[in-house]
Amino acid sequence: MSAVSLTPRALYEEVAELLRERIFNRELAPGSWIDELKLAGAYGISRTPLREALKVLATEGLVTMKVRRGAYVTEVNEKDLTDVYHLLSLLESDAAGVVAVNATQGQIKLLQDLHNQLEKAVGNRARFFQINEEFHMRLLEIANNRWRDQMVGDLRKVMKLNRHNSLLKSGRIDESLAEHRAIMQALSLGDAGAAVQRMKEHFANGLEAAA
Amino acid sequence: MSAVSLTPRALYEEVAELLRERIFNRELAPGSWIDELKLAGAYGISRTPLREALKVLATEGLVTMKVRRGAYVTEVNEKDLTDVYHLLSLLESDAAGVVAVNATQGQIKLLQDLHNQLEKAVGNRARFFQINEEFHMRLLEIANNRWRDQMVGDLRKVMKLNRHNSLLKSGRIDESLAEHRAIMQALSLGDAGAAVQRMKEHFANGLEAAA
DNA sequence: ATTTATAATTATTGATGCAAAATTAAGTTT
DNA sequence: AAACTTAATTTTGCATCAATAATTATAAAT
Repeated sequence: MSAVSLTPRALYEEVAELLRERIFNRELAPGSWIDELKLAGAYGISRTPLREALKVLATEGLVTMKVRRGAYVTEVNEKDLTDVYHLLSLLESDAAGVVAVNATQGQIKLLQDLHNQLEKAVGNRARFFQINEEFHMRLLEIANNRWRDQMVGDLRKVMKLNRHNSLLKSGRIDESLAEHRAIMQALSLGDAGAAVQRMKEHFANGLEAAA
Repeated sequence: MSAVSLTPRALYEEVAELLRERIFNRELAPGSWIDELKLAGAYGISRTPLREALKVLATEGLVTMKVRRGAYVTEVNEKDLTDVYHLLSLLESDAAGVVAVNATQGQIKLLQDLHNQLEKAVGNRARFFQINEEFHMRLLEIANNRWRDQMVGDLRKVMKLNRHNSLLKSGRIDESLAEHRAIMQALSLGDAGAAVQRMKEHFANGLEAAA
């Protein structure tokens, strides 16, 4: 691997991404103290960009800074998960409502295409998961509110702190698909109220499965 | 003033707060470049904690980092304001619904007391503004979702980037009071749907006045 | 005169160094 | 033996320093 990099983004961003991975992998366990010196050594960098990365993660909610005692991986309890999930449901269902009203024919078609792919991917769990993720992301994109995108992104990161990576339970593929079908129909009809409601149900069922 | 401080919080936090103030005061104008060297000199600190503060503000959305060009005060256009306001409405109206269902008698009484103070403060704009702020904050506190609190806090900061600091227009005191009265009634009755609806209306009217 | 290329200045980014504070360990006293 | 005090080590937090990238200014050539 070439050592020369054209620094597409700043080092602290790269490090933040690496740390996120390690946190999600539970290599850095919730509640555990983050050893700056050790990590900087391991990555072969100085503490400065590492500490900047930690502050970014702290604002995202992934780590918690304690004065004069450094950074700790955020511990999320059951209530935290419920709270975060509640907000995700609220934000994404609202997004569905916005899309139902504002989306162009082309955008609805794009979602419909994705949904069709989803229908075909029932057998393939990984693919189903991936397309499902893309559907939600695309929906947010069409809802066109960058502040919401940011918030949903952060909340989804926090959800990943949970051991049971629960945004889509494996046993629920069929149910999830049916829910998606209902959402898609509401979107096609431009029925905002129904879209919101179907999305809320989709999330409510997801949480139930996760808990 | 004694030079000795027991550093209740880290320097970068203090600096972040100072910068927020200057951004809200438009001393640091939207779109303008933030001169690290100058600011560090003015505050008599090094650039390290300043840069850490800037990264916190960046994650809050108040400043925008550009690679190899430093930090800029975020420019918010009309759409941004509408989008942020939409989310505030969504989050706070949902909070109202949660409170209507979950609040204890004591908590409802606390809100009622605050509302009564609001009724009496009609003549005093500053006081009305302050109590209004406290009412909204207290409502969130009772809704008891720290992730929402964080998000609402950040969104409100972004709203403050707007010249017309528009969370409560001065000409709308009477209307605002009437809306608050309706919210309070729904909360007292434990009617979640109504509480959500009244809060949404409250926000809808507020935005109309701001635009 | 305008454009391009090169040099110089300026600013961001990352590394290193140092001091204050906190935790741990050791020792002494009751 | 337990508890309090003191010393040593670890670690954070801030400052300074060095290097890389970008912008501006200057000069030369077409």
